[in-house]
Amino acid sequence: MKYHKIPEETIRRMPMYLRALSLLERQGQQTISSGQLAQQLHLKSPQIRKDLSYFGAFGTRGIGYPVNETARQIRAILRLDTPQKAALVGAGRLGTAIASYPGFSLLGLDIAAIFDNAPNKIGKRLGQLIIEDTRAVQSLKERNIRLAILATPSEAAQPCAEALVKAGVKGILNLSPCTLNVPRKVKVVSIDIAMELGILPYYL
Amino acid sequence: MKYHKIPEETIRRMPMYLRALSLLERQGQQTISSGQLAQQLHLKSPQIRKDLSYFGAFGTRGIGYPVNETARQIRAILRLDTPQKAALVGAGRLGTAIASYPGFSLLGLDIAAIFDNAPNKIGKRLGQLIIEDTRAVQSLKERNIRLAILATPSEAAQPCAEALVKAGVKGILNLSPCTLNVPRKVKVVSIDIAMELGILPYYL
DNA sequence: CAATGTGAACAGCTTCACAGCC
DNA sequence: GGCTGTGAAGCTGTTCACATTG
Repeated sequence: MKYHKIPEETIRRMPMYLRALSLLERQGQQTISSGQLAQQLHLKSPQIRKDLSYFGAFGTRGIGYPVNETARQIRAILRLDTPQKAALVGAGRLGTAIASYPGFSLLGLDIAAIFDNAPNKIGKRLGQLIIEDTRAVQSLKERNIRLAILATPSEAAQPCAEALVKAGVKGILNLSPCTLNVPRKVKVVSIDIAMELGILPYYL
Repeated sequence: MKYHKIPEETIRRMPMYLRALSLLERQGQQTISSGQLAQQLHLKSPQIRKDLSYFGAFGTRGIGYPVNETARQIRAILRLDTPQKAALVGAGRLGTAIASYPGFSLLGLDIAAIFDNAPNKIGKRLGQLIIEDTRAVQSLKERNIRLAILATPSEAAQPCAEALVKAGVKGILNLSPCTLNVPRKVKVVSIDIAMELGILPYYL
């Protein structure tokens, strides 16, 4: 395909494709067609073909897409080919749940540090990790951790976000129900579970 | 405004507006302009005006939107004016975190039942509620609960979704990393935390 | 023949610009 | 003057149709 700006929505779907392909890889499936993949993911097949074609021609006409190779390509595109380390801020109930969430490794993501500011939590173990004092987030710079998950109460979210940005964090997944003010160069993705539930009654 | 189909994206933003307005309501602020609200939410002001105008003319030119009345209207639009009950399926770490999540009440949402299939959890208390056997989801029909949050391991998600649909549930918030097959009339919103984190490295 | 890759048509959403009103 | 409400313009993303290839 000639020059094309890649739609943000396409990027948002890439991890979906990667997850599906990673699972197929495990099951040993060699190839998959856009039609089969579309059925699994509840998408339309031309969408998948177009999305993938933005990054090159991975498929074989008459056959489909090679599972391994396509997964490898997507990992490279998303920069998930070398495992990405992320810090988790907040070791409350939500943080604890996330720390034990099994879905990260399939995407090459790795929670590599946990912070909290409650004295009774600092120093305690959570899974493989020791909970650190939130004031130690500055160390993320030298530890080369550029991603963070914010799972603090909302009052703490903005100050924590600022500390993370100061520590060189470039991407934040914000799970608290508030909007964060950060420099434009920092990418923020926010999820508010209550808000997502709040749209459902409209459709009843 | 003349006839217009309401964009799905507009609906997705309404709970955001409602949350912001509910907070302003608490603080006792009487009115707010689209510009101020836009700044708070990191949106553009014409977007907010257009979104609200799909549902009628709530604002006063030269003044802005009346906080109380606009919040009331949005609650009615989203059917959040009478508190909406939701069931939570899965009382693992994620389910437990959600059960104690403070953001629901602000939107008029209420977790009214919790289910799990682990015998050592059934009968235990979680917050105000007693954990029930997953097989009892069928009772949701007579209890008039039409919304559910799925926080089970992914293997259990599809069977649980089917049980929920059979029990008359019309909207599901799916937090497990898999796609659900449900009848078209049932609205599903899926959140996969790992996938959201997975898009961030691309933007580093 | 089965499936990809893609320009072109289409649909949906956002932004603009400004008339209208307090 | 300040701010809403809204048609129209512009933009972004999706779907289609089909030429193309193994």
